[in-house]
Amino acid sequence: MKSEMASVAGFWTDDDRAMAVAVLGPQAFDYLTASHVPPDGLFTAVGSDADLQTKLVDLVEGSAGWTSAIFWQISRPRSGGDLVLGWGDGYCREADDDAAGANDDGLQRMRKRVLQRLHAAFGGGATDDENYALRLDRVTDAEMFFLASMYFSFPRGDGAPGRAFLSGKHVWILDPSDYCVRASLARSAGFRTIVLVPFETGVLELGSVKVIRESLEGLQAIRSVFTPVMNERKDESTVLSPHIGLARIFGKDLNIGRPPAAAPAAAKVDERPSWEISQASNGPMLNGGRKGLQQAMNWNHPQRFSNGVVVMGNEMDSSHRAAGVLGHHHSNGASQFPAQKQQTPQQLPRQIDFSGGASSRMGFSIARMGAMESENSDGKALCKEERPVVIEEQRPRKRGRKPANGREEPLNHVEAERQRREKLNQRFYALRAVVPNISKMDKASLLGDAISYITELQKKVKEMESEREHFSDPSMLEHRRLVQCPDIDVEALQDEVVVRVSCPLNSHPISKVIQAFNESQINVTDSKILVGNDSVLHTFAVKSPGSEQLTREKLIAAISHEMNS
Amino acid sequence: MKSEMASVAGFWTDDDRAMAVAVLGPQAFDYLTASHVPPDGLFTAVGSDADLQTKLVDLVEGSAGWTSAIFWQISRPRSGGDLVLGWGDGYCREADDDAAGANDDGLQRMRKRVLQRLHAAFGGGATDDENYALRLDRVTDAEMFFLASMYFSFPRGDGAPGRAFLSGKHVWILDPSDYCVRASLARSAGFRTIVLVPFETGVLELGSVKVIRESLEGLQAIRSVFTPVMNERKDESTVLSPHIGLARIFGKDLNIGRPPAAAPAAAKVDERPSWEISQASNGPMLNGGRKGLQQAMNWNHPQRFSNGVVVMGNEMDSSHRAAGVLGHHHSNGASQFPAQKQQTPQQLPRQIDFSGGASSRMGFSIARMGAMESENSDGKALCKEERPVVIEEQRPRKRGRKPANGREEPLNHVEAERQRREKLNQRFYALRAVVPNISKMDKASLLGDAISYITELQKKVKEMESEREHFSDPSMLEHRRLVQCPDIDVEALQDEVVVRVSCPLNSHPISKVIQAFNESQINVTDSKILVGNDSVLHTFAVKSPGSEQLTREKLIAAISHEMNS
DNA sequence: GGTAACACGTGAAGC
DNA sequence: TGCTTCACGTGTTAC
Repeated sequence: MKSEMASVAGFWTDDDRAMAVAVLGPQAFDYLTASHVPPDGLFTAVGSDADLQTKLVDLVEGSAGWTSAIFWQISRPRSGGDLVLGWGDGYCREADDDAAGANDDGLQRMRKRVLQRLHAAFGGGATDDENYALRLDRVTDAEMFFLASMYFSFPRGDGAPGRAFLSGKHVWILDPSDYCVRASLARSAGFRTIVLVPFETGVLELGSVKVIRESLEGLQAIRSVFTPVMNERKDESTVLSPHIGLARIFGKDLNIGRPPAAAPAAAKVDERPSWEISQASNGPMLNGGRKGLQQAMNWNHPQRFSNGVVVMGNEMDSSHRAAGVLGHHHSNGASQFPAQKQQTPQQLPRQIDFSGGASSRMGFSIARMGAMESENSDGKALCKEERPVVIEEQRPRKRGRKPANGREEPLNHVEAERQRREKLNQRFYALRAVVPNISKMDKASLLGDAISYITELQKKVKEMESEREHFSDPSMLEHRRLVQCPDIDVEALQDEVVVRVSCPLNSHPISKVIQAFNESQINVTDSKILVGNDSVLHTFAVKSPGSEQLTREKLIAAISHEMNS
Repeated sequence: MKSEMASVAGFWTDDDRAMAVAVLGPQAFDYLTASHVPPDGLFTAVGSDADLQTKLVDLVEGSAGWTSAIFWQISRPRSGGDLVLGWGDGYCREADDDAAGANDDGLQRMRKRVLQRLHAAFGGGATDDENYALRLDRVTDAEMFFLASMYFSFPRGDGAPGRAFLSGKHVWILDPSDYCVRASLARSAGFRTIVLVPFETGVLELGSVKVIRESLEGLQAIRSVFTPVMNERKDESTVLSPHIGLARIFGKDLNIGRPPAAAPAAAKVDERPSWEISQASNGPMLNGGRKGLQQAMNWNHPQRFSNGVVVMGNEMDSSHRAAGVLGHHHSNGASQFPAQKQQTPQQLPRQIDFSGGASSRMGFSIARMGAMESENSDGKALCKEERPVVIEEQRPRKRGRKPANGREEPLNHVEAERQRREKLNQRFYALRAVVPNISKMDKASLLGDAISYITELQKKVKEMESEREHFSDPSMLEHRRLVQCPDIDVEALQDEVVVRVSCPLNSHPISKVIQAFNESQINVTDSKILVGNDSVLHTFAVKSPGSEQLTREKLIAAISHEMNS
């Protein structure tokens, strides 16, 4: 499965190739250009999480010290073939201004060039106006890792994410130098910790420039922030299973072949209050299919911001979800916002939630992109069903990106309370994710279900533990056998006593051997039993009845065949 | 163990006896007068739950339709002897006014008389002024069951509660006609459903005049309301394990012999805000020991009422917990309330939380007792450590007894919200109770811990399940044995082949028999093995070497001895 | 004194 | 429609 464009002779000029190898590392470059990546980067995500982006932001902007979060989503190449772990969504913390390499013009040019070529190679064509890399004033080390990662994907079991997913076990890497094909990128990014946590629908990859020691708490924190699946009814406006969520997406590729079962869910979207507006895709770095996928990943809560702007995930009437209806309408979202230079970081978290692979990147890059968004609208009209205009909302944002550094005052105590509630809700989502058979969606029921589930599990564990005692205790094993073999008969003759012990054949050590004899129609001409100090020796003299010679090999074959049956 | 007073000839006049038999049923009367009940009704509770009464109220006043709830508490008769399940606490819903029998004067008189005699028989003496039965205008069917139940107790495994406790399994009875010694009472009460749910410290008995079908949800609802053990830091002021909680009790008998370890917990009580006042015991129906016990059961949240009165569970400095310091002070609680005739039911829930066996009864009877409380104070002084005076509190009560019938307006929506919060908190307490290793006491941490605990349990169960597959699969069992017995040697002679199978003795069915031979110094003179279709027969001819005759019996004894070792 | 946690009343929204 | 659930802002308390 070679990437057509990427591998076309001459697509990478020698200069480009050299730069790419330098920036990405030889391994990564080979990986991207040689194989493993679908021809055109087209995916159809298999399952999705409704507000993944939110969670990634929460993780990275939290106190744990992560620099970037990438969710590798189970996806299916549109060209068919096996499932792969492809770019799902991601978020990268804005780096310090004095980050290494940020001001090295040569390096910056190289990075941009490589990102541009990657963009072109993986379906973006040569139109640079869609390439975010060019609009960035700089690409820091971590951002390079992050942006380049978007072009990777990993077949089953391949690469670190694939392995983590296959094993189902998390991987905590404190030395990313031999981490994956992206090891070189990770090294350049200065990553000292990389963690891979498998989930049902993909693998979460966290990177940090700090050394973060593995801990149960840390892992749990990751899981608890991340596992939530369901949205809250009101605040997040929609309650959709992750698999249905995909159908709601604004983008031509995702609705193709989707069953109509998703329609009710999509229709539900229209019930949302009018202040929630649609947000279209913007300047996709990747082409349609990929873009649509990532849009799926970027379905967010309605966000309220202190600047009075509300953006909301895309919505469309179910009757218009047909393939192509909205396809190629790459507008616009960004154009809805008057250019807002000098936004504080706090003001521009995910407010402009671009779809497309670069959307996640916006999480950290938008701050430095300033007014560029307005240039980015391709001018195509929105689907008329959507309400493209911004509705003003006076309330302060529900929860924006934290100031990261500059604490501004006591956070009003209102904000703190908001965050507390949000945290609590996150935990509730997480709890919902780990508790099966949730009767009702309200919190009290959830807690009740969780409690009963816990007691149930405790009971089960207790039972099994006591059960295991029986099995693992050798004397119990012995006992089991004796129970199965209770038939001991004692008969007294003159001065002798005869003891007969009858055991079920299937629980007797020689059963397989006897079965082998029977299967091979072998007669036992003599059998002896010798009891030693700590072993019992059964000796059988056997003979085949027919003319055929019974050889040692044949018998061994027969016995081993029995043994394995 | 005969009840002295109850069985003293002449204590029950013929009339009394006939009435009691009629009201209680012959079985119950016999049970009470003959045995099973400690001489003087003195118990020392073994373990207790801090706000049991609250939970019982929640259960009965909830939507599930229960009529009464009784907690049978593990207790120890003061006279010594085995633990019994004795009356711990209870709550009974107020019956409809037109309840059957409520207006039957003859029946009412009989019931009151019987309750009075029971009261007298079980330690209350003949002073009627302490007998609640006389102060009730009527005793409904369910109330009779409820009040009479207070005089029962069940030794280990005895009666329906005892059996439920012993088995550890809940019992859901839809036909209470042959339920227990109280079957007749239950029938009279019109109970159509009785459920017994065992807990660590006793058995919860729920009765309903409705048919309530068994369901996992219902059961879980019961458990989740009830299991909570920990109190919230602020609102309930104390964080105590149920076993320590007992030490905080106001009553002479309970502190006897309690380890000093409980002292710090008790000391913590004093940290409560000053608006929480003490509430003394009132008009105990039963004598000291029993009263103290039930007081333990009646430790409640601070209650705020719309009449501006706050009552709180008893508190005392740990240095005053010595036996007898507060004993026999049967005041007063009720006297703190100016007579409030015409209180709405909503206004007088458990606000006067009498200790003593009748305290629980107050839950439903106080509404009809009107101004009687003031008559009820015995005038004895409160312990000086307590703050007997009412602190005015303008806020409406936190949560009182629901109106049961007379809905007054939309419940202000404030009350509903209060209840919702309360329920949620109950669940949180319940969760705290089932999750071990709680890192911090705050809700978010609790949820996080619960989540990690669940995932941990899930992992464990998963592991064990796969492990069990190995064990339980018979072929695996076989395999295990073969693995232990892999030593198969095949040797070809002329036209014969010899197979030698060596097995470790301890995994061989005959090992115990062989060991028996060895232990008894018996020689095996001959041994044969016969393989049948599905069994293996070992035959040993054995002989003892010495002069002593080997008999069949001796050998059997030896073998069975080996088998059991 | 600032931070974190909580309970409370309230308006709103879904049944 | 009433009942329930929720999020929010606020006051308060504990550390």
